[in-house]
Amino acid sequence: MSDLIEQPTSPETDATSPSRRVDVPEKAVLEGLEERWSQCWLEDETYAFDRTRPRAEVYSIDTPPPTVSGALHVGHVFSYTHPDLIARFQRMRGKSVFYPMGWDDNGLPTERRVQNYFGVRCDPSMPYDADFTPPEKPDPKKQVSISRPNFIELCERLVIEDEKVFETLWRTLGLSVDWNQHYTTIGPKAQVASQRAFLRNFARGEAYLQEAPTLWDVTFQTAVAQAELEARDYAGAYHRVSFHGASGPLPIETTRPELIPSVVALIAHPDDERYQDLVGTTVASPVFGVEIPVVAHPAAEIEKGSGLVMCCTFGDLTDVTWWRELQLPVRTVIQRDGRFSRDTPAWLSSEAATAAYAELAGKTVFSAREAMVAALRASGDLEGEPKPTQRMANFYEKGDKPLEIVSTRQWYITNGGRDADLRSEMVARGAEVTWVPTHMKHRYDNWVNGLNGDWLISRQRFFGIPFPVWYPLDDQGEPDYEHPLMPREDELPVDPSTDVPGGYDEAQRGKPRGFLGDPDVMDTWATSSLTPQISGGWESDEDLFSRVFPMDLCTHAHEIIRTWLFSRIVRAHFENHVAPWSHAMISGFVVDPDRKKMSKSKNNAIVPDEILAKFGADAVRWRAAMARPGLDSPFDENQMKVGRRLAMKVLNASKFVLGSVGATEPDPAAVVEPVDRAMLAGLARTVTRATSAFEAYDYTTALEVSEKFFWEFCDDYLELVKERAYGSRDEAGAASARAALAVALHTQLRLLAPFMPYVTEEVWSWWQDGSVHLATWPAPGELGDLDGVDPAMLVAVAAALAGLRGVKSQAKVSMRTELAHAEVTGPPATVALAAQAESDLRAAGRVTGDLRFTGSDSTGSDSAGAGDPVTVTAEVTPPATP
RNA sequence: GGGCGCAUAGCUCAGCGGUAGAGCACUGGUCUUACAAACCAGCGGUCGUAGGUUCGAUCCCUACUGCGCCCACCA
Repeated sequence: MSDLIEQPTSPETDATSPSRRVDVPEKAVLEGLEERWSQCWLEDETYAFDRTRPRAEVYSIDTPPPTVSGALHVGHVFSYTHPDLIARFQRMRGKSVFYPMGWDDNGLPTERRVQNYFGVRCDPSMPYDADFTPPEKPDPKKQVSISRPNFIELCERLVIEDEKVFETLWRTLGLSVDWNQHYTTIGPKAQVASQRAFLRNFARGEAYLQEAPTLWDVTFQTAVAQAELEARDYAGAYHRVSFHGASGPLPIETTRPELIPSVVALIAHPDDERYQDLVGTTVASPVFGVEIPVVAHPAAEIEKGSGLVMCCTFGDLTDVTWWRELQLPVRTVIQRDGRFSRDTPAWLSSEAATAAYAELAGKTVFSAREAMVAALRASGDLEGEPKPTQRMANFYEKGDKPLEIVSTRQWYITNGGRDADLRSEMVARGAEVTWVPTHMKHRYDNWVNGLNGDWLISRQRFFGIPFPVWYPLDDQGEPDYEHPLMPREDELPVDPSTDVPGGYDEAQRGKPRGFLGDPDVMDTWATSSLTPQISGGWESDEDLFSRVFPMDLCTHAHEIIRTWLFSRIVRAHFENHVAPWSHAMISGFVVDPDRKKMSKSKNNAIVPDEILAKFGADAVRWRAAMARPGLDSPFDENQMKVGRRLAMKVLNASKFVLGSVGATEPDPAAVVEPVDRAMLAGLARTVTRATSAFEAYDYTTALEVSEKFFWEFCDDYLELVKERAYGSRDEAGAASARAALAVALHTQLRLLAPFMPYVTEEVWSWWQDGSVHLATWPAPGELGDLDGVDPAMLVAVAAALAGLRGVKSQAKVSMRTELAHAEVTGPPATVALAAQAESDLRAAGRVTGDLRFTGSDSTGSDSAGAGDPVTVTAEVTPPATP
């Protein structure tokens, strides 16, 4: 790195020699910058983390590992740009930045993509086929069944391809990631960390296995967690159905008549006078004639329906509450595939019940409902016609059928959902984090306080990290779930489907008195909840871990506060007794022009490659930086153009300063002209503002103040001193202008570097050594001793210049037109400031005759605009007649 | 129903207890040798509504209206 960067005023600097190496191109263009510089940064390891630095000099970042099997849209591009802005600022401030990138290649999204891409489906009962090749033309309707190992091979093959595409995109966008620190959620590091953390959770009693009613997706045939729910509108109908009491029909209302065979109780509110006599008796269910107890519970709503409600196992979460609190039996009819059991349930033993159930057996929920309604009609137990209604139903966020509730055995991690003390601890951990913007903490608190159960982490899927667990089999070959077998930590990672627990051999797999491997995998959030530990070398590289953890920053969009952010706090709380980062910076969404969230299904998603190709990475990043944390931002191509224009301006202004003017020595000591010093004073103020904005994670303000200064620098200052810098006046004046231009450019390139890494690096390379991204962030003190220098002077001069231009603009003549005389009037103080730059004003305004400066205390009530600090009148020299 | 946020120029957004700002768009002009995908100039707002606090409110407080998001809501 050049000495100049750190010590611009150093006496060693050869400021007297104008013959510094400067290589300004003839024509400056944006095209090709991404390719050239991203390659250069890669080869030079510009963004490599220096792991020899102590924790205090490290800045570490946790960003979400993107789902590589999914499609990225411009919202992701914005959201991933935000941490990069901070990373670049911190790096220039001298921090060693730990900025890894992970790929989330684990789990259901990859399985789905593999199924569609190769036209296959996983059948765990099939044996491995070493010679399997996927069909040449995948037919989504005729997926080929393959074994689980074959399926996983295809998953692993495809994610490698997907990850290349993602990495290319991130490189093009200019993310200053250290690619040596990369990880994947299915990779070995993640497997060991996930299994190790799980074993420790289990050992401490934070992870447990339990058979319980769980939310179940019938399409994917897996349990899902509360955090993955999405409530959606779902069309249904109220059916008024009569049960039969001793004294006559008892109507209830239900939207799920097909569940009548699984009714375990009718519930009424204890205060509901209509039903007080019934409580404690039994009634007969319609069609099936099963005797059902009537029970009182306060969760029954008197006003709703008939006030009497049927409780099934399980129709909804309220049923689960009643079932648990009233200790009701389980009568399951819906199976894991979403169809009604083919066998007639034991409690439907009468001949009539058996016959009735035969009409439902094997059917989907939808068909069973039709059959049940027909049966109710026939028996006369349906009162009136079903009344259509729109209700909310819980869906798995990736699914398209409503969730059912089935009783299954699953692994859980405690998260406070069933323990008020733990819940308070989680809220307290959240309070350790500085939230940007602060109101996002409400989302976190809201979610934690609304938890209704522990965190279900097991999934009945294939491409995921297996649980490192086996179960001993008893004499009958039945698993003993109470005494799971666990590996030692030094044996990790293990795959219980191929590895054998200690003290057993492979021949005992599945045999009485042998063992059984846990068939489930961990949900991907159970792995990504450990990203700070995985990337930071937890338990595998303690030296690294001590330098990067807890991390300084996590960033992501607000929709995953309840999943990713919360789950990382849960894991770090248990394992590290600390919040995993000190700051959480939450992005808003990019929405379409109608303020609708972008999504592939709505067909309004903008593909990032297209806008990057069209406008360039710097322009896209500029637009991303204009979106403040937490605020949604509508996508508008016109705004990309503005970013591109700024990037072009940086190239052209730099070309002018370094090339045309030949100002290359950033020596503040050589800046002596008042207007030059006023410009630097304004720049010093800008540096101060940008720095404090960045320190507060307000990258948008940092950009705004820097950009505003830059445009004024170009439009006013540059125009003003152009002639003097060329040497039109005298050598002293020229030297001052050139030094000021060089200092200003040297400073502004660094201010803009986090936002526009490509153009700034390009210009930096014309005249400086090393990367601008490793240069020192500017400090006001670098700009020389500017005590008492008032930036307002340049403002006054610029106003006078604008006045001179205005005269010409109103006269509709060229800006080159000479002015025979001109007069600047206004408040005496302002006019006096402007007068200090008389010769620059004369040159820039092409005033050939008198240029007068007249202070006036009058309010200037005539044509002057109310806000104008000065008014300029002038006479345009008539063009010489040819 | 609970929580959070937003409401300022046609659009996107700053601002802030003291006579309203930027960019885009629009209008008019200029080939000015860094930049015509540029430059110059200009038009444009009773700061959502109603109260309150204050010498003074776009800004602080209260209520309301509208929009958005998160959560809850399956009889």
